[in-house]
Amino acid sequence: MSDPADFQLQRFLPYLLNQATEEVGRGFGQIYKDRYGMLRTEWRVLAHLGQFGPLDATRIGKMARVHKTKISRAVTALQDKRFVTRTTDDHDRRRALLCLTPAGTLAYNDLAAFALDYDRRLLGRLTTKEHATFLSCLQKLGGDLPKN
Amino acid sequence: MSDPADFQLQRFLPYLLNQATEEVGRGFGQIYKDRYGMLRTEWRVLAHLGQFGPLDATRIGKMARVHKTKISRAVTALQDKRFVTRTTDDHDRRRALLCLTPAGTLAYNDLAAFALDYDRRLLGRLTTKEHATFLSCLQKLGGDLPKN
DNA sequence: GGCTAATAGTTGTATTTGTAACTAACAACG
DNA sequence: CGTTGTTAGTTACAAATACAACTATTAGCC
Repeated sequence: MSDPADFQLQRFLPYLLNQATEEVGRGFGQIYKDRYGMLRTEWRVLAHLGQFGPLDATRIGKMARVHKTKISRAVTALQDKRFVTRTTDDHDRRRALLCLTPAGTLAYNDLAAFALDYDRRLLGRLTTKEHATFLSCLQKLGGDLPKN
Repeated sequence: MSDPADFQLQRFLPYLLNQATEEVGRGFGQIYKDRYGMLRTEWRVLAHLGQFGPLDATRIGKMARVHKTKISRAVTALQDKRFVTRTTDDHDRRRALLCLTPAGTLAYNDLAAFALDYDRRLLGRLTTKEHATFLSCLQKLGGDLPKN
């Protein structure tokens, strides 16, 4: 077993990752919150639909690694905002396909543009090489991506 | 303004950071939760006291970038667990110095050893060079560290 | 078909968090 | 001193989250 005296909080990956994530997440979170009163999961669902087209809730949950209850509530909120519609699948009436409304598409495009800018500002602090390494490290630490 | 069509969620830093952080954080979180029924902020406070010795709540909040109400609640929980004691500062009776009890020190050492192991397991997925770059990127993205 | 198991999604409830308002103590300045 | 402003820390209440239990539907299998 390791010697506890060797432990350094300042180099502890979960700690550092969390600090960076909170800092960076707060910044962009302000944008979707201010502009559309959205929570993080709502933005995520919107982003997935905007990027990949109509999907059902389960699929989004798997892709984004978010629990189905969170997705369910985010979808309800997005429906209330008239950003998505649900249409029950005829071949499996448990499922419902989620689609962006025109208003939802506008919101998505608006936020995607902000996201791109925000990302570029962040990336401005890193060299191209650092950027590449950083992404690959995040990939490795984020665990296996779902294939479906 | 950027073209929203250029936006790629899979490369969006806040998203990737969050995925990695949640994955990595869940893993270690299980440990302090299972062993001591602690929440993240409790572990953080314990870790700061274990690493840096007695501190007051405000100082910990600044170092860990955590809001004072969260610190306050974590300290209460740690007191209930008999892991920390509060002693009012004689020169400024608003302040209270937080100290680990012997039991708190044991818990800290125990968790610090686990943390070290966990960190090493994570780092095992990265080369030495990647590790160095990764830490420096996190530093840059995490914003300025508090100097005090 | 009829039984059992699995899956999609929702709802209920207990925890946890965020925000603002609060108390208490100190500081500074007339 | 006394008034005003600041800081340390707590508390109250609203919002968000996690987890388990639930409904509805489909799938598999005898």
